[in-house]
Amino acid sequence: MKSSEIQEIRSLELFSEMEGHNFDRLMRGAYIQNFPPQIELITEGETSDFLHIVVAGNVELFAAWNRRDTTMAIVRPVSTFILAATIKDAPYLMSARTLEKSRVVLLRSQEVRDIFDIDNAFARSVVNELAQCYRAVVKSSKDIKLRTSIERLANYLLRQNGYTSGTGEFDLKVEKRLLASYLGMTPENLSRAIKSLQPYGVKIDGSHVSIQDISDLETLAKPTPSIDDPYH
Amino acid sequence: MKSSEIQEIRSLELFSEMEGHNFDRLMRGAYIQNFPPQIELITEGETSDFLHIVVAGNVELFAAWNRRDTTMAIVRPVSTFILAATIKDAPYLMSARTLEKSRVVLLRSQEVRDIFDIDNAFARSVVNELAQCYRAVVKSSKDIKLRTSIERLANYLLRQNGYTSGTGEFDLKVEKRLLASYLGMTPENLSRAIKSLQPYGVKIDGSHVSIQDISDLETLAKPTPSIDDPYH
DNA sequence: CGTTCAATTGATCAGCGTCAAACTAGGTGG
DNA sequence: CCACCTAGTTTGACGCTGATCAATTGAACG
Repeated sequence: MKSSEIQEIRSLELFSEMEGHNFDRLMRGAYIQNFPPQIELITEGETSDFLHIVVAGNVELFAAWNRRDTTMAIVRPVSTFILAATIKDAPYLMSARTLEKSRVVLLRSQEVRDIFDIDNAFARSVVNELAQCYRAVVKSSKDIKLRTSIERLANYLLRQNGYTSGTGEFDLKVEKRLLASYLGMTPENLSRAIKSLQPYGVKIDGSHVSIQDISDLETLAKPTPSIDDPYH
Repeated sequence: MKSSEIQEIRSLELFSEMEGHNFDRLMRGAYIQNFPPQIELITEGETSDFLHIVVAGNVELFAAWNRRDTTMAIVRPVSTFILAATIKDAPYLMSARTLEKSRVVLLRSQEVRDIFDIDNAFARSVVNELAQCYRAVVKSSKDIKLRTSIERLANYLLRQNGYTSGTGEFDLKVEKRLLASYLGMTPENLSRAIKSLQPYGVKIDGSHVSIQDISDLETLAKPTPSIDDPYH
């Protein structure tokens, strides 16, 4: 593993507060692997032997039931996933697959739990991270239960705009069919939803988004911190 | 507070492992209050001054946006709610109101955080509880994204049956309109969904449910641990 | 330059929400 | 004890949202 990568991991909130020797111990036992796109890293229902950290590329978390499936989240560098399953030593609730060529660090779940038991700062960080994850899922759940698909799209665009330039010009970082699934609709419907945002000054050409008048779109989207602000 | 209630709280996973004097300290600073039905205990967006524990009655967690609202969860004795907001010292993501006459213990959030910092066993319990909550919301999210309303109802009935007698005979513990909102549909639609389960041997009379043939309903519902098993 | 897969478009349909009205049950007061 | 009120529930009619199916266009890549 490159030392720059180790530094990146260390700088994650989850690992930045723990004792140095515990962090070193975690890293010594770590595996790192490069995966091509479309590789299933973990599978729903299996036991969680490793805590995963995406350091390059990106990973889709998805869930399946009865021949249907849906995108639950998209994980970008540098962040961990399936922390809850690792901590509880419980089966994965979601599957994960690489979307692009990706570089993933694997930490033995058992070792994460061991260090969690002896390093209080790490335990506190885990709690914070978990609380963060919990709140993210609650927001996502509210998004789905309270909004129509067009409203979800509008708010998604506004959020992405906030994360990036803030100028109303940015690129979608995922395929539209994936975005559709994430937003809880079909690709066909996403196409139509995009069209129906045209009167609000939204233009999407390929993966490039331009929002003419942010406040105009906001009157439709009605974003609220308790759904749309990740730091709220 | 009755000592039997203190014992009940102490026996919660969240509090059972912590040091005795820390638990006592938490309890000394605790408030306990009886509320009539339909009282809003906490409001979305406000800061979380107290960790709540329902010791009698029950409490609805709900969220609102743009004149719509939806039931997120129903909390029964004895359990805590809004732990994540307390830990992160962040605004509530959900509101809470009593459904029945209820008895609620309030622990100062600041004190919970203080003790969390000094009591490792408590910290571990908090992590476990949070991981549990996280996984519960993920399951609920999968339920909503992957299933139709009839499938959600069928699986809900099977879960309730499992929690109670297991014989196929039990009572709904909430009003149907509330259940409808929890399951992500309208009361009218729940009525129709119930009817459409008749061919599968489900009869609901008032609040009494009888399932003639569990396995028959299961062929429709297709329950899976990774959505329907709370301990999975 | 053809292959492949995503994205779009149109037509159709099912699921579910909305609205309005009728029906119930539990509680209150005469 | 009964009439009445209120609120939840059910039913029917209707319409909208969004899914499905099929066909076409578009773009990336060997």
